[in-house]
Amino acid sequence: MFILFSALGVVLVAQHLYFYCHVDNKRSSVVSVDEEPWSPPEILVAVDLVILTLRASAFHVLLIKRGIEPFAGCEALPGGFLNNAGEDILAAALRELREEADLDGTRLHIEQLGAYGAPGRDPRGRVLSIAYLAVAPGLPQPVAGTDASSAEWRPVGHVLSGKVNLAFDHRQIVEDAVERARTKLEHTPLATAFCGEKFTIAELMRVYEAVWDVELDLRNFYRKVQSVPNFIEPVGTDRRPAKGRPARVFRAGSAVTLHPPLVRPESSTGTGEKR
Amino acid sequence: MFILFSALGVVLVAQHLYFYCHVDNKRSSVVSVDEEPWSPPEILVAVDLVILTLRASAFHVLLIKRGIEPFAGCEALPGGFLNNAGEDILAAALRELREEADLDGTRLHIEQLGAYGAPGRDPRGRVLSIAYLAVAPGLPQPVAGTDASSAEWRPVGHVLSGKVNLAFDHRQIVEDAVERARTKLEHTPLATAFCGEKFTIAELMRVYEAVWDVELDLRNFYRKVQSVPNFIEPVGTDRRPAKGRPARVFRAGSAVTLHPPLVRPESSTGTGEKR
DNA sequence: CAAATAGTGTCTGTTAGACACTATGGC
DNA sequence: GCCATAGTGTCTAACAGACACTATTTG
Repeated sequence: MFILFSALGVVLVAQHLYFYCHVDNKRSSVVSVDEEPWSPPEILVAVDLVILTLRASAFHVLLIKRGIEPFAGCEALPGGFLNNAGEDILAAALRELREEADLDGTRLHIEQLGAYGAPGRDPRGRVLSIAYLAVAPGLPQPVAGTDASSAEWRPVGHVLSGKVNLAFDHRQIVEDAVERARTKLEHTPLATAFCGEKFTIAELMRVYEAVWDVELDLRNFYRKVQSVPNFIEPVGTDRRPAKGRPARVFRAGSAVTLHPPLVRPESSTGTGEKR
Repeated sequence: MFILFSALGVVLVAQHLYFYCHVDNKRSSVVSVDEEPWSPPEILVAVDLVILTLRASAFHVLLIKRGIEPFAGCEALPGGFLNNAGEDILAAALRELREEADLDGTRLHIEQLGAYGAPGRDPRGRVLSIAYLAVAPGLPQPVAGTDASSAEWRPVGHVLSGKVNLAFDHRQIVEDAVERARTKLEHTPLATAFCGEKFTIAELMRVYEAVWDVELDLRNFYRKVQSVPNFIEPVGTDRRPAKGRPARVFRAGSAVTLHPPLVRPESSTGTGEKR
């Protein structure tokens, strides 16, 4: 009697929790959803890229003007669907990076930002988009694009101000990417990815200033940045086209995290309340 | 057992081969993919959950014993496929959280960790998995599981030591989740999610000690934690079952980021050198 | 009272930030 | 020489970490 009631209880609970197949599943007492003889939906998968860079010491993101519906006329992140069912998502991101921005992803910082999959985010149907964050050193041309591209660098501040019409949920994605970059600047050497292979400390500081949107004291930055083990290392000698005294040149060191971190000034995050 | 290990090895090898085959692709389209008259592949989408908690002041993760192939006998993260093409991925994560751990996601911290989509990560076919990180306060029972569940809390240190056989790429996912949690402890109030609604400062410190795997000085922790604006706020009065002097009770404050951050001691992150 | 946990005070060495000052280039 | 940028020295207030000491409970 007791056992009967128990079993009944289990079934009822299971049904309530959508384990409809539980009763049929006699194979084992171990249940997980993968085992159910029910066929899950197949969904379109895309990748989107948030490519960040510094141009003239200002923080920019690459956007593309859409020519067709949906969101024709809006700007959007570069991206596209997976090529085939066997293509790795990172590989797809690297492919798009080359196709739409003519950038070589193997020489860039690129990391996954996250998956955006709200139903209805794409009016054409269910599309799950994996967003990637790429950081490129400042480049001379607008975009050495492959196509007669409508790709353009846009100031991040302007894009986030809401004055730019972004397609899909791309504004949210850009926001998340910028916040990720701002945070990673604090305790990873991500800032070096905005510079070329070699850079001066002043250039590095301009990255922090642009991304965090703050002003820093170069003289204190000097010591701070050089006191973090393996953050940057001096590379040979000076010699730089400059107007003043030539600066020492550095390259990224071996550190993957910064100890101690470079903490960004309070103003930037804007979280705290009273004080 | 031997057979199991062999099969696993084959799968892993196959995974690598598959990956390399698809890294270099030959498509070189000019226009954005959305505009092409070509039909992108549809892919299975799953969610996986890394549920972290403290049990007896030790850091634990919830794992499930798999009863069937692939990876029968291995432990795995709770998770499952999307229910239908219209289900939001976060909703699916919350549903799995309830189904497999009987936890109410609306009262928990839950955030997306990322997408895991290497071709071959699931031997049954192409499956893209969106991993979520959930943090639960310590719970009395092993798991108030819904089914006659094989879900069990495992010490994180033991799981990451490599002695536990995890299915698919779940070991990587757990590693990423733990690193995410460790980092977020530094500059978000995530630690409070490991505690109940109300907690003492000593309890909060035990979260930091367990997750970071360090020892802290409670007396210094006191001042440190109370000096961060809006991190925690005193809630009414004392009264706690205790052996010594009753502690003051706090709850999470309004801060979403900690200024200044609680920087974890160097030892925890590793050397700071590249691997 | 002792044991146990909670919480404060205080000292010391290090650090962040401000900024005076020196260095090295082009003109 | 002047201007511009690079880089160092130094002072001060704040802070982290160590730890002696006080406080409040139970038994």
